[in-house]
Amino acid sequence: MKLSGSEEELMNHLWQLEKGYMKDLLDAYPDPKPATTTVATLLKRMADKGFIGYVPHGNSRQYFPLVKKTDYFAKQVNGLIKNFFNDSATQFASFFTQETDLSKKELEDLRALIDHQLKKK
Amino acid sequence: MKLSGSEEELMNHLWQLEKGYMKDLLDAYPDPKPATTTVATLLKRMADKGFIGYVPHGNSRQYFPLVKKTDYFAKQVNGLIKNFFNDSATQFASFFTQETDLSKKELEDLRALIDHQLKKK
DNA sequence: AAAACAACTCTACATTTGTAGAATAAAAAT
DNA sequence: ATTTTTATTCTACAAATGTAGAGTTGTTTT
Repeated sequence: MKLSGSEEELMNHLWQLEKGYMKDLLDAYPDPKPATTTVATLLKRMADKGFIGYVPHGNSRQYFPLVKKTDYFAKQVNGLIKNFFNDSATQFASFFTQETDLSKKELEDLRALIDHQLKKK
Repeated sequence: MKLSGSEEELMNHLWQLEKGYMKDLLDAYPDPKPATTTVATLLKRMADKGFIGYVPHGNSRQYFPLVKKTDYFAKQVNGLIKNFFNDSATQFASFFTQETDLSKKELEDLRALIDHQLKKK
């Protein structure tokens, strides 16, 4: 099961807030905000899909994510990698460093990170 | 305009082949292959969306991509980065190296790549 | 030439997505 | 207590997606 585009957008707000009521989520949208019913529909669909949960609280609910952003994200990236790079993360990384134009500093930071990772191996 | 999932799959085959007739594309699918009409529909939609072109050839057409895989892909990644990392490519890269578990060799290759990039700066 | 095949267009139809009004119910404001 | 606001559910509906049959026409095979 996966989130649709607009569901993903809402999910992002929820990850940001960590938890929140309808209103908080609605507030998180930039103008022009969607109708409350639209958000409500999305929340329902997302709950059905198992991406969010909630605690009843008074007459309403406090929603929270059931999947970690990192996990969700990792899946996305893996999908991309599978789709475009024959499942090779290296090919992907290579492409990434070449096509995204990172600044000198960014590249250095990235290298430091890699070195750090390498030390663990 | 963007490609849907199944269109993307077909597009991948076309990128792989560089160009091809219906049949070639159909052949590129793993079993169970879709119906020819399904592929035909997708090709039409993709042509309408401006992602592929074709040269009439006898009673059929030789299709070819109108967008480069790298360009298309870059857009995907940028979308992801925008969505999940506040538009920061570095944050993304950092996440990537930590979460995807690359082997020692892959990491080394990647570092070499980065060094190479750095030399150009 | 007749039959079989291939590629394409048209039509179709169920599902998913984006978006929101109408109705309901409970809570807050007056 | 009556009105207003808010959250939720139900219903709705157009557009996009996944998938493919039927029909047409040109091509290849027999």
